Amino acid sequence: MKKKPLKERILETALRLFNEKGFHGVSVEQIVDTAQTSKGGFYHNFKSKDELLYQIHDVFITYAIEKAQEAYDEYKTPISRLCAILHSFTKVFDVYQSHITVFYQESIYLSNSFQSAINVKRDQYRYLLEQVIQEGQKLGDFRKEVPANITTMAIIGMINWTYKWFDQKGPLTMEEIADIFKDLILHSLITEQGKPEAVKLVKSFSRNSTTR
Amino acid sequence: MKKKPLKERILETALRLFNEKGFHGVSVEQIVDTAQTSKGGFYHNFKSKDELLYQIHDVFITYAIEKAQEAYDEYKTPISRLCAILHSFTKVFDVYQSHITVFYQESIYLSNSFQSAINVKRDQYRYLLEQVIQEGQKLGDFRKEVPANITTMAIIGMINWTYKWFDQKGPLTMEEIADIFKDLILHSLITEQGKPEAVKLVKSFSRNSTTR
DNA sequence: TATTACAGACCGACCAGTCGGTACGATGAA
DNA sequence: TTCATCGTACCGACTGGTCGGTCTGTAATA
Repeated sequence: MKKKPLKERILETALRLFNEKGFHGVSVEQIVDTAQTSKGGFYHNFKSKDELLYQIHDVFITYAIEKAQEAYDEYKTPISRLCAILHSFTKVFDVYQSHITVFYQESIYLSNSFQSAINVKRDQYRYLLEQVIQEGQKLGDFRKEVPANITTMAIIGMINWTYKWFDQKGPLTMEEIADIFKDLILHSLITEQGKPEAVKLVKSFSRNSTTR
Repeated sequence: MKKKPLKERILETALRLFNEKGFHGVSVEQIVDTAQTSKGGFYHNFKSKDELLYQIHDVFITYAIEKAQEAYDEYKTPISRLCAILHSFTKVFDVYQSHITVFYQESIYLSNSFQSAINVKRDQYRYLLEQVIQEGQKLGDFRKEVPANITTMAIIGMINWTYKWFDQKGPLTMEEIADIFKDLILHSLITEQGKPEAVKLVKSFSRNSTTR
């Protein structure tokens, strides 16, 4: 049993506790008690409670960017890229739901230097999505009436908010929810020109959405 | 000067500080110093720091529900109601941006009894929006392919997330952003049957969205 | 005189972080 | 092979300081 290195054990324990009670709702003592170690063990592995919080942030956002970038690289059209990025998020979500909660809930408590390191990556993620939207608009697959930056934030909001309500034991999987999001987002953006491709990627397009 | 009752002064000060540094980033001492009063003054007006947090929550969510309900009552069709609710949120947002930030950031730190009181009202808000979507689907103005409850959460996410990025001094007002959201949401939901009414409410529908 | 509204010294609990110490495997000289 | 040495990983009592909340006192008002 108990073969995992201590650092990993502390990270996992802290993550679980932060997720349940928030960063300030959990003391270092609680963490070390739960992880069956000691203050010494903790501070041997982390410079501070703050650094621990940072590491939780970083592992998630790094992974999220990586997956989104993979999705972007794998496909070549804006429509398919958009779908792939939305899909990639479901994978990230399945693995990192607790991280995400902590990420969006506790990031204000990161010290300044950590904060800005995280912000750089956060912007990177947003930028990638915004690029896809802009490319789609340029090609005429997406409507030009809506500004790309606001649309991007609308999509990010829709996705990110799931951490507040998604229930692993609920009736829908994250993947099914993402499919619905794809449906909504594509319908909100697509032009007549883009429809043929959208039909292939989202089921409800095949039932022609212009008739009820 | 300084004619406001102390309780109000404390509320406003605390709100501002919570907004900047988070509930746990601000001590009661800091609050009373900034509000130019004392611990005595504070605990004369509030039973605990916790109750103060609750009051900030309650004043916002109560107002938000009221405005959404008004919007609902004032209009009679799902499409116009949806637009009105989205519009109502901008007003709430202008007045209560700080409250909203605190609301979504710190609600986990409310004690259980306060927590559930707030949850009741939060559900009320969601339910109202979900009703509108369902009615729209029943009447054939909104597409039936997307489940009403998930669509509701998508919209709520889109709206609520604005508290993370909206900048009062930015290039767009909250009202302009809401107009874009209306555009996106209506395009994602509307059926051919609903279009004539949507045209009246959102500009970009008049440039027929089926041609580019 | 009684009550309300506030002041501010004070208290006990708790908390992040420190520090002197230990357990133990690796290394290397005899 | 044996034993001294050293470095790493970890332990847990302790500290300095902060925090939410209390309590006694007082000035103003009614």
